[in-house]
Amino acid sequence: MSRSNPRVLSTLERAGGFASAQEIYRLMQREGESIGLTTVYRALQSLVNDKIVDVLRRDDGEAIYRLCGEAHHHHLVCKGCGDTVEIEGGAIEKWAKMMAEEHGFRDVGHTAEIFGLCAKC
Amino acid sequence: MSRSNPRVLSTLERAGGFASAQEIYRLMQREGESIGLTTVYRALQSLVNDKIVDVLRRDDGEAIYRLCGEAHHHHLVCKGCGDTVEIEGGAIEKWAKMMAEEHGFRDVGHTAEIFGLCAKC
DNA sequence: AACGGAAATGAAAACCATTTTCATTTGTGC
DNA sequence: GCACAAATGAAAATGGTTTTCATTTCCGTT
Ligand SMILES: [Mn+2]
Ligand SMILES: [Mn+2]
Ligand SMILES: [Zn+2]
Ligand SMILES: [Zn+2]
Repeated sequence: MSRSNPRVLSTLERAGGFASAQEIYRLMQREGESIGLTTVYRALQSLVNDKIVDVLRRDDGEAIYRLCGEAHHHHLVCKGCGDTVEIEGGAIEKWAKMMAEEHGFRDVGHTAEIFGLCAKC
Repeated sequence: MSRSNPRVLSTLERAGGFASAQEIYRLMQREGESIGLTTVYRALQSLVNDKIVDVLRRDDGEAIYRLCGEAHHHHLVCKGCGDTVEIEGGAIEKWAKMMAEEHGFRDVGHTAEIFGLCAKC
């Protein structure tokens, strides 16, 4: 199940920030790399599975991918330009743990993202 | 520009909570209402425009709509059986507001979900 | 009531990201 | 080299959403 194609990962690194599968594919083509769109999708899925990249959705529904730092973190994303800030989520961690406990849930994880307009937009 | 079809709005109300355009369309059909899918989409777009309805995206990319009036809340979802608990998110609201302020973002919304195993699973 | 232009409607086609299929290629252990 | 599994990618399918465009419904004016 390890389809994390290193060329796709390297391209995503080089892109810096978020990029969609289509964008990564076009980038690789423009740079003369031979790869199929299907493989790009599969590599990204695998990277998400392995928690090496984060995936979220643009407003238009297209999935965008980004390398995830080591530490657990959350995102503040600009709806205008796509700029992203990694933010600390201590409050969320506590909230999630408390809510889970309160309702008898165990083995919990969480997702939390903030969307808005950055100062430039 | 006022295409907020009242029958679509009423169906969304009746659905309670989130519903996709397709779901609303199917619901109306099942109840014998004559309407086109295109009209459902246009009505929802218009309602979002008028800020009567919120729109967000499911993980699979499908857009889901919800009346703005309903109280804002979050979900605690069981990965085993799918059971969902609606939970209060005051801590999240504060966190989101604080993070946005800190980074000069405005007009912010957020998503937050907790996933785990419920007591039964 | 009759006319006329504007808005609304919806069926069908277009669009487009993503997934699936499947034949082919590549890699790996023996 | 051989056999078998995994990876690849072109092409087709999928499915939500948007566009097109012909038709119908509204509405204000005569
Ligand atoms: Mn995180
Ligand atoms: Mn909230
Ligand atoms: Zn911005
Ligand atoms: Zn459960």
